[in-house]
Amino acid sequence: MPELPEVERARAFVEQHGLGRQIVAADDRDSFVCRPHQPGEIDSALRGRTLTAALRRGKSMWFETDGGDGPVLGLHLGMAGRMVADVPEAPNHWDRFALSFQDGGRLALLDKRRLGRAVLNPDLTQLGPDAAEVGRDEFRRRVGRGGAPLKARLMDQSVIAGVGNLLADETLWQARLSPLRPAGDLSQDELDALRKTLRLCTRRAIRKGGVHTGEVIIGRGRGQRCPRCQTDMERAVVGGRTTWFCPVEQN
DNA sequence: AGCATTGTTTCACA
DNA sequence: TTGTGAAACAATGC
Repeated sequence: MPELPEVERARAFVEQHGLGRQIVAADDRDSFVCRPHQPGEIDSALRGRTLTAALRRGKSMWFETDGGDGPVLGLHLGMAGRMVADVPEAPNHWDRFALSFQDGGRLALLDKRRLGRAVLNPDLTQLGPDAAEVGRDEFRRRVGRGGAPLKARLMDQSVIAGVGNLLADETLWQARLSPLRPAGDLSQDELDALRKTLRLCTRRAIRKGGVHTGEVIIGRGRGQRCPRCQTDMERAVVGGRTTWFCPVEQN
């Protein structure tokens, strides 16, 4: 599920449930989730530290310790991760990473798919500006170029950070733009309108609980019709992901 | 059984 | 060198 809106909610969750608590141990035994760290490496770096800030850009979160003096913990929810606090350890080894606090509580990354990630001092330099915060001129420059399909460009995390498959479909449908259009062909006005729509869709999804609450995302799949004009939605593969769009309205 | 999956990284190719 | 797209990654659900 996790795209920018889910990750923002997860960040706020950690901010509320993690900040100010002292870490006594980190469970970093899953060497795939914690790669390239060795088991015990994250644990020894975080023991005794206190979480002091919860930050996010796109789909990446990171947490400062000891007021910025300690190591930074980076978390990524991957394809199916979510954060839980102060509940017993999940069965089936679905806790892929966890912090235990001095007060006896704990904060865990639950992830059935195991594509989430925990890492020390994450490298964020390859990440574009946050999709909900990027300014007009930078959006024009970054998104409005190249021959790749518009949807692929939007989902490229080095261009702008935070847009995934569902948020892309919802935004392009709301903006009435074809996911197949070469990104570089868009006019300045189209780019400006797209940026505003993206910001709107993103903030609405944060407020309503996630990208699955999108108007065209509800009922996504075979047999769906365009909620506005009732045309059968069309399926395509764009940027390697299944894409649904209205062939009449999205040009 | 087989296929699809909300994410990222790597690799092949133009 | 740069840009683009497909496959691989792990595991589950339909």
